[in-house]
Amino acid sequence: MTIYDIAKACGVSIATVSRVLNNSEKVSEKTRQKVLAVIQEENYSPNPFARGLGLDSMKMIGLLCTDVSDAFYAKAVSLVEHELKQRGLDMMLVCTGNDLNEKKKYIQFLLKKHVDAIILIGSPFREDGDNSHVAEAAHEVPIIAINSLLELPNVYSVLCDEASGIELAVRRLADNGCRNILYLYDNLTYSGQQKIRGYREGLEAAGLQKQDKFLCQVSKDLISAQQMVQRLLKQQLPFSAIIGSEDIIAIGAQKALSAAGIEIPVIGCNNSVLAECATPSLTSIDNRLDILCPAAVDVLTKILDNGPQAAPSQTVFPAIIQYRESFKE
Amino acid sequence: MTIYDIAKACGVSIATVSRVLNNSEKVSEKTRQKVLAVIQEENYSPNPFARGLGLDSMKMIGLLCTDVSDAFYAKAVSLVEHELKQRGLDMMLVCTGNDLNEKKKYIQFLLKKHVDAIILIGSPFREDGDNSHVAEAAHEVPIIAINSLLELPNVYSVLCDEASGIELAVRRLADNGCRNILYLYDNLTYSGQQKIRGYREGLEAAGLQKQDKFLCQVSKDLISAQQMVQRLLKQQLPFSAIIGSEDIIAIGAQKALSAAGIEIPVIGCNNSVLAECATPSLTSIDNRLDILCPAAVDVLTKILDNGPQAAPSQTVFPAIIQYRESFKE
DNA sequence: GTGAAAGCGCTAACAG
DNA sequence: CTGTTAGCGCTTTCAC
Repeated sequence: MTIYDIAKACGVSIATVSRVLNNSEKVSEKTRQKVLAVIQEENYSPNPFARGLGLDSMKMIGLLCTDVSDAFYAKAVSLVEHELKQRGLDMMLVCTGNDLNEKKKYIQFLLKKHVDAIILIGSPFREDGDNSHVAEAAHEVPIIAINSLLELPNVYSVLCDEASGIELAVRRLADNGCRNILYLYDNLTYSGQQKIRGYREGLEAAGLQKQDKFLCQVSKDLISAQQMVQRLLKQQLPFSAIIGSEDIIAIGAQKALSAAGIEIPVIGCNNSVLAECATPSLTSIDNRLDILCPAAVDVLTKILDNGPQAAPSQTVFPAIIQYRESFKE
Repeated sequence: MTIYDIAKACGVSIATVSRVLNNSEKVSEKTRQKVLAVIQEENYSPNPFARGLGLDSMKMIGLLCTDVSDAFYAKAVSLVEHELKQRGLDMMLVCTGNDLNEKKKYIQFLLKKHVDAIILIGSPFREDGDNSHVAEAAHEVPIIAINSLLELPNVYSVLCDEASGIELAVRRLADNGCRNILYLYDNLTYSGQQKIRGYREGLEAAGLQKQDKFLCQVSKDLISAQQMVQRLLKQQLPFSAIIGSEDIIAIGAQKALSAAGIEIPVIGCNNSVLAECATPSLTSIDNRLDILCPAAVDVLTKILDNGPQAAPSQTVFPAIIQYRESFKE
């Protein structure tokens, strides 16, 4: 079933069929109805490859994500997918893992697929690193970065002010008398670095001293965080609260604390389903994926429809703290 | 940069370039090298739409998933994506939610995109329901169902014997003296029904009586499960162990129990990251996504490469129990 | 082993 | 308002 068949069945030319397919104004209502009827009847739908070839676009968005099996990214993918579909855009998902070279490779990969745009979920780079791969890609298609900041032509960042979120958390803890706040982080991506900045600014704002020994790197899993806290406990490091750069890290910390019979405030990041599952349920900094993702797709469609000037290159939302049992306001 | 440019630069015809692009044997080693060199040099890659139009295939697999933001589905998507990419296949993800009509709609949607095959993650139907939408779709492309059983031509099921998994769990609990085992389930999809069957068979095998009051439906979230258990506790229902059809449900149950100061065995399903996060960490029935997903993609590629007879229509793996603190062997 | 040429199904410029 | 026609870039017979 091709456009020719439809044209023949209607007694019109393929151009006319194409016009009604593309909602062109220049078709008489009468013929439009007729064509529409036949299309319906035959359950015809145009060949996407042929259309793609002609337009050099299949209305396909590339989604580059570090790891969908992670609750945070999964939520983002879910939200983006939903939003994209609302607007008639398809998406192709690629998961890169943490390796920077893989990320570069997959950006190239998406470009070869002639996607209409690329959405980056999470930081595909280090703040101080080489972003030329993104810059080059942006030469071909618009790039939307969700939750990272990239000041490059044709790339649009939609992010949450996580630094302020952490800063706020630190101040709240300080308000509650915590003077030594342990910060457990797992990476130094853009987001990771912002969080550390927020931590430091929070300490400063609260008039607390900054000591590097309260800043520890762990890998992003429960066991690592748990073991780290056990070790620090054994070393008698005198911390009176813990913030984790990810919920899973905070939960690992909780486990170590509760095993040691210690009850101090713990705060996580991402406000994922894990936070609810923890015992005590985990207070967590919410980086507003529910707002970021729709906003990102919004930016995307504006650019696709109205050109590069149609959307702001940065859109920043404030973080909020979701209070639960592990630290009450 | 098109195939014409490459052909010109090499002093050969586009047919020859096409041949080396497609690894045809019928090219002299000499010309092949030359063409390859130019392709490399120019960083040329063929237009996927043009290729798609000619071959009526873009080597794209449709992935139909209920909800990627759910840890279980997210893990499956992640595993499938990885496996697909290994084999040079792309994927288009659609999330349908639980509504059956949406699922039907999205299967049609994928078909219109001319995907080469469709992978179903989770049950897109009720066991007793109407599967004609799947049957029809299977007329167009092969369909692989991960963790559901669909006996239809051109659909291939790759699943875990969850019934046996639950049955085993019930028997183990019975061995430990639990005589009234509460089973909390959330749905009656294929997988959901199998689990209930396993529960019943387990009771039978252990010589325990089956009572409907120990079989309760809740919705798939922590709060619902928690409230249900609270209610049952208040009603003094005399259960001495709980199995949840999903980890999150089991965790909700745990919360209710620990609030009531009760310590009885709890077992979840899916062995997701949530199980590790729970306190006590949750013993969970693992439905082997790590094996199912690669196996499913394996089936898929066999069929794509060698025709419908090249793979078994059913592939079943046994479930295992991952023991943790909430119930020890 | 290589080239010429006919599609694949659609869009859009152009002519009427 | 409608039809004709020239691509879009690649694959694949069919000759040579």
